[in-house]
Amino acid sequence: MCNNKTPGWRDFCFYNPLSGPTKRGFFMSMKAEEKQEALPEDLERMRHSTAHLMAAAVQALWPDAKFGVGPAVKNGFYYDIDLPVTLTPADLGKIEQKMRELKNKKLPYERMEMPIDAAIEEMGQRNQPFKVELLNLLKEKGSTAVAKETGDDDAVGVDDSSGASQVSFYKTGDFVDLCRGPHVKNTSEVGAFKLMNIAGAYWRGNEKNKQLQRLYGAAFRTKEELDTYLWQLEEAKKRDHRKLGQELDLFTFSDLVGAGLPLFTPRGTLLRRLLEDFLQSLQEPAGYQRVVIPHITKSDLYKVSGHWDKFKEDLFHVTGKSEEEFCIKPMNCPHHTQIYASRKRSYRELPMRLSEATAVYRDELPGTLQGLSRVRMITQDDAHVFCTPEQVVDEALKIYDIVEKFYAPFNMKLSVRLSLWDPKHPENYLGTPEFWEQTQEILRNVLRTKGAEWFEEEGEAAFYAPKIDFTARDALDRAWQLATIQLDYNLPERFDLKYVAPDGHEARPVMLHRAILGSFERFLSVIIEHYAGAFPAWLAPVQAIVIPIADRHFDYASQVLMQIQGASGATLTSTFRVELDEARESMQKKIRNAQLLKIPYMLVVGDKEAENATVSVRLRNGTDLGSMPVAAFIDRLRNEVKNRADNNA
RNA sequence: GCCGACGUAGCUUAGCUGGUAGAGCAGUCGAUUCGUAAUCGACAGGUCAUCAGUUCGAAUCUGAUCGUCGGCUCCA
Repeated sequence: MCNNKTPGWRDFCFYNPLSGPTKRGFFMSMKAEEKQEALPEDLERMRHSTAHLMAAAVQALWPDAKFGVGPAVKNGFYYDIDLPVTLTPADLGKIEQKMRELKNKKLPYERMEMPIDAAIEEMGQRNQPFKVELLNLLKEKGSTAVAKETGDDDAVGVDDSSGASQVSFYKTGDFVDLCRGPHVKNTSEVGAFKLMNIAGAYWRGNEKNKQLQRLYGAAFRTKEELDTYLWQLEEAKKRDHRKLGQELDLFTFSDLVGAGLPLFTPRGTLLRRLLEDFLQSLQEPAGYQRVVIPHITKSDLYKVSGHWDKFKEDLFHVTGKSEEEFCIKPMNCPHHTQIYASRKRSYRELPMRLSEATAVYRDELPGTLQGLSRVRMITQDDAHVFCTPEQVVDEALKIYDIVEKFYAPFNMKLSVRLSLWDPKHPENYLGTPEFWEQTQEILRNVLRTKGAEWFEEEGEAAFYAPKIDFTARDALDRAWQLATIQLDYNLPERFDLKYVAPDGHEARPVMLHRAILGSFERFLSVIIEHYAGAFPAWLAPVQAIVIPIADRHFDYASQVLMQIQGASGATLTSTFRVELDEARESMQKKIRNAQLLKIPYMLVVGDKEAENATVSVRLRNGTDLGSMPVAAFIDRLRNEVKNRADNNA
């Protein structure tokens, strides 16, 4: 459920034509994204050995099995296997049982080496076509890595740069596998494991190839670690925003409207407005001006921007009465350039900061849609800054400030990545090496000035310029890439944007693309799970509910309600969201209902409270704060909202 | 899009190898007036996702469509 399998939210504005051969939806992003952290060597070895153990078990149960690859991965391992039967979850139990049986035999992992031609012969005889393919690759290239021009020196068994002559095998019981190793000594050293699920996976990740059955397993050194991991999975499941979204009545989907097209209920909409309001309160003082653009455009716009040829299949197309070709916007930047281009601009107008919270639509593959994380409608908190080259650093710093201020109340740790180009593959990028060095240095300068701690990663840049990406860690320590600051020298060129410089000559502005919360849909999915639906008061759709104990308390209860509502401020943020539970139910039942809706404050009122003009305050975690004057409660709530306090778990 | 699992009332779900749908919660009505997570009873709610087909007969079998879920970049 939480995994690290999805690449980052690259090119939040642009399409990246270089998203790679497995591009599944051009807005590939929308899941927890975590760089694969290097595994400790011994853990990796143990997991890999567990993969072999599973393969041995599968071979024992289905002697016809043809094996692909079986590496150690985060949290465990997998093995891709071609089987004559389609496995069911019940089979996992059988395989697991067999694995335990083999494990208890303390079978050794025996290494042996042989010349590559003999190995090809051997694997051919064993009817292992995938292994033969790998061996042939090893023989020719000395590596099995998928990337064609891999500079992968790690590929073992390389005698010289062109190919391998000697390869190693590991034997466990009756199972013999081409493998560079290393492995544990024998199967008893394999730790705690559990087979998790079965998935389809293409041989060598290429959809033109045969699809194999991938068996995923979790594996850890100890049973305790495995249990912790399983607990985390459970916890993540409980927090699943799809489930909470329904339970808390935040959003819904309709078969009639279609997959990936969320409908936001009043409560969910309120949440979005509160987030937007907060963001607006940060960016307006920073000089951002709001704009509005149509949701459709002539395709000409994308023909000029350069997106049309590559991405027209991923757009929704619209036909009208005329011959003209329209489509629904999948991004906003080209539209925004046209506001800039509407008249001659002077350097005195710059920086011009155009912002908009607006929806874009992308025709994602149906199989990739998922809750609010992966949708066909994405509401971006988009903004484009048009500025002179000299202003870039300042503007980026301003954006950086907004990011920091925005994330502070959420208590999510941010990490900062400078996304660089890949100098080994200049053909994948626009611009000269000098351009890249300069622009990367500009962003480094931003980070240095900010005193930021950051890491750099090659190959993560947009194809047109480097960027700064922010990753936030949630309460379950999952990482999500949300905010981004991207340089862009390309689009101003494409649209021939200009400004008149102080010397009277025309010059080219630079564009910065930025997102603070990424998209409202995705950000909501993240904070729903981060808070497990128990939003802090400043975000809670209902902040407090008044619960009269008996009918005779209804009058006093509505007085309390009006008193609190009357204390509201004039803005959306300072308006108190309080309800009165008038149902003719027991007080206990009302408390339970409020509890299930994760309402931060329950204000119980009965005879005592009516007499003393107080409310009895219960928190959703069960804490009873006792009675306090209504005014005292209002102060408490007001402060909490004002400070965007993140307490009252 | 591809592989697999799945779709029964608003929600959670029972329904064995085909004989014509059962419950809890939510809802409505009535009784209860309650001190910190479910008061009691009655009623209502389903062309079993949709559309075709097989059959005397389909929630159950087959096919298509729509939708949901797990995966589809981890490289011996």
